[in-house]
Amino acid sequence: MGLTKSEIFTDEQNQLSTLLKAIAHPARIAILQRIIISNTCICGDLVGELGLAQATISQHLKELKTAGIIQGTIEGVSVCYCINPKTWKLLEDQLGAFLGSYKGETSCC
Amino acid sequence: MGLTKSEIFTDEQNQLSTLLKAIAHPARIAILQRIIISNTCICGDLVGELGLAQATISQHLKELKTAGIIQGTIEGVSVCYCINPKTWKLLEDQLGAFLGSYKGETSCC
DNA sequence: ATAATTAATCGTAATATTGCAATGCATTAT
DNA sequence: ATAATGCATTGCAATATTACGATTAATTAT
Repeated sequence: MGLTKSEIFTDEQNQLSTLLKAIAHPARIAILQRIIISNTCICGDLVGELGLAQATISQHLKELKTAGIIQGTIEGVSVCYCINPKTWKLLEDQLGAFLGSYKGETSCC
Repeated sequence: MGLTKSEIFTDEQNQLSTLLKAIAHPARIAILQRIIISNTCICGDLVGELGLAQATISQHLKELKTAGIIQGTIEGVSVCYCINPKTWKLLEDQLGAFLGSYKGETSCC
Protein backbone atom coordinates (compact mmCIF):
# COMPACT_ATOMS: atom_id res chain seq x y z
CA MET A 1 0.00 0.00 0.00
CA GLY A 2 1.61 3.30 1.00
CA LEU A 3 -0.98 4.93 -1.19
CA THR A 4 -3.49 7.36 0.26
CA LYS A 5 -7.08 6.37 -0.55
CA SER A 6 -8.10 9.84 -1.65
CA GLU A 7 -11.24 8.60 -3.39
CA ILE A 8 -13.02 8.10 -0.10
CA PHE A 9 -12.58 11.71 1.02
CA THR A 10 -14.16 14.94 -0.12
CA ASP A 11 -12.47 17.25 -2.60
CA GLU A 12 -12.04 19.83 0.12
CA GLN A 13 -10.33 17.38 2.43
CA ASN A 14 -8.01 16.26 -0.33
CA GLN A 15 -7.24 19.79 -1.46
CA LEU A 16 -6.49 21.03 2.01
CA SER A 17 -4.29 18.05 2.82
CA THR A 18 -2.36 18.57 -0.41
CA LEU A 19 -1.68 22.19 0.41
CA LEU A 20 -0.73 21.33 3.96
CA LYS A 21 1.60 18.58 2.86
CA ALA A 22 3.37 21.03 0.58
CA ILE A 23 4.22 23.34 3.47
CA ALA A 24 4.73 20.61 6.07
CA HIS A 25 8.49 20.52 5.81
CA PRO A 26 10.94 22.76 7.66
CA ALA A 27 12.94 23.48 4.50
CA ARG A 28 9.85 24.55 2.62
CA ILE A 29 8.70 26.68 5.52
CA ALA A 30 12.13 28.30 5.58
CA ILE A 31 11.97 28.86 1.83
CA LEU A 32 8.56 30.48 2.07
CA GLN A 33 9.64 32.69 4.96
CA ARG A 34 12.66 33.78 2.96
CA ILE A 35 10.54 34.58 -0.08
CA ILE A 36 8.10 36.55 2.04
CA ILE A 37 10.80 38.58 3.78
CA SER A 38 12.59 39.68 0.65
CA ASN A 39 9.33 40.26 -1.11
CA THR A 40 11.41 40.75 -4.17
CA CYS A 41 12.00 37.28 -5.48
CA ILE A 42 15.05 35.16 -4.96
CA CYS A 43 16.33 31.76 -6.06
CA GLY A 44 19.92 30.56 -5.72
CA ASP A 45 20.27 32.69 -2.62
CA LEU A 46 18.43 29.92 -0.85
CA VAL A 47 21.16 27.43 -1.66
CA GLY A 48 23.69 29.55 0.16
CA GLU A 49 21.47 30.35 3.13
CA LEU A 50 19.82 27.04 3.93
CA GLY A 51 22.27 24.22 4.44
CA LEU A 52 20.96 22.04 1.65
CA ALA A 53 22.35 21.04 -1.72
CA GLN A 54 21.23 22.85 -4.83
CA ALA A 55 19.38 19.82 -6.16
CA THR A 56 17.47 19.49 -2.92
CA ILE A 57 16.41 23.14 -2.89
CA SER A 58 15.32 22.88 -6.48
CA GLN A 59 13.20 19.87 -5.63
CA HIS A 60 11.50 21.65 -2.72
CA LEU A 61 10.82 24.63 -4.96
CA LYS A 62 9.26 22.32 -7.51
CA GLU A 63 6.96 20.83 -4.91
CA LEU A 64 5.83 24.26 -3.79
CA LYS A 65 5.28 25.24 -7.42
CA THR A 66 3.36 22.07 -8.22
CA ALA A 67 1.09 22.73 -5.26
CA GLY A 68 0.54 26.22 -6.66
CA ILE A 69 1.90 27.94 -3.59
CA ILE A 70 4.71 29.74 -5.41
CA GLN A 71 5.32 30.74 -8.99
CA GLY A 72 8.60 31.26 -10.81
CA THR A 73 9.68 33.21 -13.82
CA ILE A 74 12.99 33.06 -15.64
CA GLU A 75 14.94 36.25 -15.08
CA GLY A 76 17.91 36.05 -17.39
CA VAL A 77 20.14 33.32 -16.08
CA SER A 78 18.41 32.98 -12.73
CA VAL A 79 14.86 32.19 -11.73
CA CYS A 80 12.66 34.47 -9.67
CA TYR A 81 10.18 32.91 -7.30
CA CYS A 82 7.36 34.50 -5.39
CA ILE A 83 4.19 33.61 -3.54
CA ASN A 84 1.10 32.86 -5.56
CA PRO A 85 -1.38 35.18 -3.84
CA LYS A 86 -4.40 33.22 -5.00
CA THR A 87 -3.31 29.92 -3.50
CA TRP A 88 -2.04 31.63 -0.37
CA LYS A 89 -5.46 33.15 0.17
CA LEU A 90 -7.14 29.83 -0.52
CA LEU A 91 -4.95 28.21 2.08
CA GLU A 92 -5.70 30.93 4.59
CA ASP A 93 -9.42 30.59 3.99
CA GLN A 94 -9.63 26.81 4.01
CA LEU A 95 -7.38 26.51 7.00
CA GLY A 96 -9.09 29.33 8.84
CA ALA A 97 -12.43 27.62 8.39
CA PHE A 98 -11.02 24.30 9.54
CA LEU A 99 -9.13 25.55 12.57
CA GLY A 100 -11.86 28.00 13.45
CA SER A 101 -14.53 25.32 13.50
CA TYR A 102 -13.23 24.20 16.86
CA LYS A 103 -14.42 26.25 19.79
CA GLY A 104 -12.49 24.94 22.69
CA GLU A 105 -15.02 25.72 25.41
CA THR A 106 -16.01 22.29 26.52
CA SER A 107 -13.25 19.74 26.54
CA CYS A 108 -14.64 16.30 27.21
CA CYS A 109 -11.74 13.94 28.01
CA MET B 1 18.61 9.41 2.59
CA GLY B 2 14.91 10.06 3.25
CA LEU B 3 15.78 11.72 6.52
CA THR B 4 14.88 15.35 7.11
CA LYS B 5 17.86 17.42 8.26
CA SER B 6 15.98 19.07 11.08
CA GLU B 7 19.16 20.23 12.80
CA ILE B 8 19.68 23.00 10.28
CA PHE B 9 16.31 24.61 10.93
CA THR B 10 14.93 26.59 13.83
CA ASP B 11 12.84 25.01 16.56
CA GLU B 12 9.85 26.98 15.38
CA GLN B 13 10.21 25.76 11.83
CA ASN B 14 10.53 22.18 13.00
CA GLN B 15 7.64 22.44 15.41
CA LEU B 16 5.30 23.99 12.88
CA SER B 17 6.20 21.45 10.22
CA THR B 18 5.60 18.61 12.66
CA LEU B 19 2.14 19.90 13.50
CA LEU B 20 1.34 20.51 9.86
CA LYS B 21 2.49 17.05 8.86
CA ALA B 22 0.19 15.56 11.47
CA ILE B 23 -2.87 17.16 9.91
CA ALA B 24 -1.70 16.93 6.29
CA HIS B 25 -3.66 13.81 5.46
CA PRO B 26 -7.29 13.64 4.32
CA ALA B 27 -8.10 10.86 6.78
CA ARG B 28 -6.72 12.83 9.68
CA ILE B 29 -8.54 15.96 8.56
CA ALA B 30 -11.74 13.91 8.38
CA ILE B 31 -11.09 12.49 11.83
CA LEU B 32 -10.54 15.92 13.31
CA GLN B 33 -13.64 17.32 11.64
CA ARG B 34 -15.66 14.43 13.04
CA ILE B 35 -14.29 14.98 16.51
CA ILE B 36 -15.05 18.68 16.31
CA ILE B 37 -18.63 18.18 15.09
CA SER B 38 -19.64 15.75 17.78
CA ASN B 39 -17.81 17.69 20.42
CA THR B 40 -18.51 14.78 22.64
CA CYS B 41 -15.73 12.31 21.92
CA ILE B 42 -15.93 9.33 19.66
CA CYS B 43 -13.65 6.48 18.60
CA GLY B 44 -14.78 3.32 16.81
CA ASP B 45 -17.52 5.35 15.14
CA LEU B 46 -14.79 6.55 12.84
CA VAL B 47 -14.14 3.04 11.60
CA GLY B 48 -17.72 2.74 10.42
CA GLU B 49 -17.88 6.20 8.90
CA LEU B 50 -14.58 6.58 7.12
CA GLY B 51 -13.86 3.76 4.71
CA LEU B 52 -10.66 2.63 6.35
CA ALA B 53 -9.74 -0.44 8.34
CA GLN B 54 -9.69 -0.33 12.10
CA ALA B 55 -5.93 -0.71 12.26
CA THR B 56 -5.50 2.22 9.89
CA ILE B 57 -7.79 4.49 11.88
CA SER B 58 -6.03 3.54 15.08
CA GLN B 59 -2.72 4.40 13.49
CA HIS B 60 -3.93 7.82 12.36
CA LEU B 61 -5.31 8.49 15.83
CA LYS B 62 -1.95 7.59 17.28
CA GLU B 63 -0.18 10.04 15.02
CA LEU B 64 -2.56 12.81 16.01
CA LYS B 65 -2.06 11.91 19.65
CA THR B 66 1.72 11.78 19.33
CA ALA B 67 1.68 15.24 17.79
CA GLY B 68 -0.38 16.39 20.76
CA ILE B 69 -3.33 17.46 18.63
CA ILE B 70 -5.80 15.10 20.26
CA GLN B 71 -5.99 13.32 23.57
CA GLY B 72 -7.74 10.09 24.47
CA THR B 73 -9.10 8.57 27.63
CA ILE B 74 -10.33 5.06 28.18
CA GLU B 75 -14.07 5.04 28.66
CA GLY B 76 -14.96 1.53 29.69
CA VAL B 77 -14.42 -0.70 26.71
CA SER B 78 -14.04 2.09 24.20
CA VAL B 79 -11.74 5.11 23.95
CA CYS B 80 -12.86 8.70 23.90
CA TYR B 81 -10.86 11.18 21.87
CA CYS B 82 -11.05 14.92 21.80
CA ILE B 83 -9.08 17.93 20.67
CA ASN B 84 -6.21 19.10 22.83
CA PRO B 85 -7.11 22.80 23.14
CA LYS B 86 -3.57 23.84 23.99
CA THR B 87 -1.99 22.39 20.87
CA TRP B 88 -4.87 23.56 18.73
CA LYS B 89 -4.30 27.11 19.91
CA LEU B 90 -0.57 26.78 19.36
CA LEU B 91 -1.21 25.64 15.80
CA GLU B 92 -3.60 28.51 15.19
CA ASP B 93 -1.09 31.02 16.54
CA GLN B 94 1.99 29.69 14.78
CA LEU B 95 0.17 29.22 11.53
CA GLY B 96 -1.58 32.56 11.78
CA ALA B 97 1.76 34.29 12.24
CA PHE B 98 3.25 32.41 9.33
CA LEU B 99 0.42 32.85 6.86
CA GLY B 100 -0.23 36.40 8.02
CA SER B 101 3.36 37.46 7.42
CA TYR B 102 2.63 37.56 3.72
CA LYS B 103 0.90 40.72 2.56
CA GLY B 104 0.07 40.09 -1.02
CA GLU B 105 0.17 43.67 -2.23
CA THR B 106 3.13 43.60 -4.54
CA SER B 107 3.55 40.40 -6.49
CA CYS B 108 6.83 40.46 -8.32
CA CYS B 109 6.83 37.62 -10.88
C1' DA C 1 -15.12 -18.48 33.95
C1' DT C 2 -16.29 -17.60 29.17
C1' DA C 3 -17.64 -14.97 25.44
C1' DA C 4 -18.01 -10.64 23.20
C1' DT C 5 -16.50 -6.08 22.22
C1' DT C 6 -13.13 -2.43 21.47
C1' DA C 7 -8.94 -0.72 20.36
C1' DA C 8 -3.82 -1.08 20.22
C1' DT C 9 0.07 -3.39 18.26
C1' DC C 10 2.79 -6.34 15.11
C1' DG C 11 4.25 -7.71 10.75
C1' DT C 12 4.33 -6.93 6.06
C1' DA C 13 3.84 -4.94 1.38
C1' DA C 14 3.52 -1.03 -1.57
C1' DT C 15 4.47 3.53 -2.33
C1' DA C 16 6.30 8.24 -1.13
C1' DT C 17 9.71 11.38 0.59
C1' DT C 18 14.22 13.26 1.47
C1' DG C 19 18.74 14.27 0.02
C1' DC C 20 22.60 14.42 -3.01
C1' DA C 21 26.09 13.73 -6.90
C1' DA C 22 26.20 13.92 -11.57
C1' DT C 23 24.48 15.49 -15.65
C1' DG C 24 21.93 18.36 -18.89
C1' DC C 25 20.05 22.82 -20.65
C1' DA C 26 19.53 27.46 -21.09
C1' DT C 27 21.26 32.08 -20.89
C1' DT C 28 24.84 35.47 -20.31
C1' DA C 29 29.74 36.84 -20.59
C1' DT C 30 34.21 36.65 -23.10
C1' DA D 1 32.21 30.13 -30.74
C1' DT D 2 33.51 29.11 -25.96
C1' DA D 3 33.28 29.45 -21.24
C1' DA D 4 30.78 30.36 -17.19
C1' DT D 5 26.69 30.66 -14.48
C1' DG D 6 22.17 29.17 -12.59
C1' DC D 7 18.88 25.95 -12.29
C1' DA D 8 16.32 21.65 -13.56
C1' DT D 9 16.43 16.79 -14.12
C1' DT D 10 18.02 12.08 -13.53
C1' DG D 11 19.41 8.25 -10.94
C1' DC D 12 20.12 6.37 -6.69
C1' DA D 13 20.09 5.12 -1.64
C1' DA D 14 18.03 5.58 2.81
C1' DT D 15 14.14 6.34 5.37
C1' DA D 16 9.10 7.35 6.10
C1' DT D 17 4.27 6.75 5.21
C1' DT D 18 0.01 4.39 4.21
C1' DA D 19 -2.87 0.55 4.59
C1' DC D 20 -4.38 -3.81 6.23
C1' DG D 21 -4.79 -8.69 8.15
C1' DA D 22 -3.82 -11.00 12.21
C1' DT D 23 -3.03 -10.97 16.85
C1' DT D 24 -3.07 -9.27 21.50
C1' DA D 25 -4.76 -6.81 25.68
C1' DA D 26 -8.27 -5.05 28.33
C1' DT D 27 -12.90 -4.38 29.62
C1' DT D 28 -17.78 -5.59 29.88
C1' DA D 29 -21.60 -8.93 29.45
C1' DT D 30 -23.36 -13.68 30.20
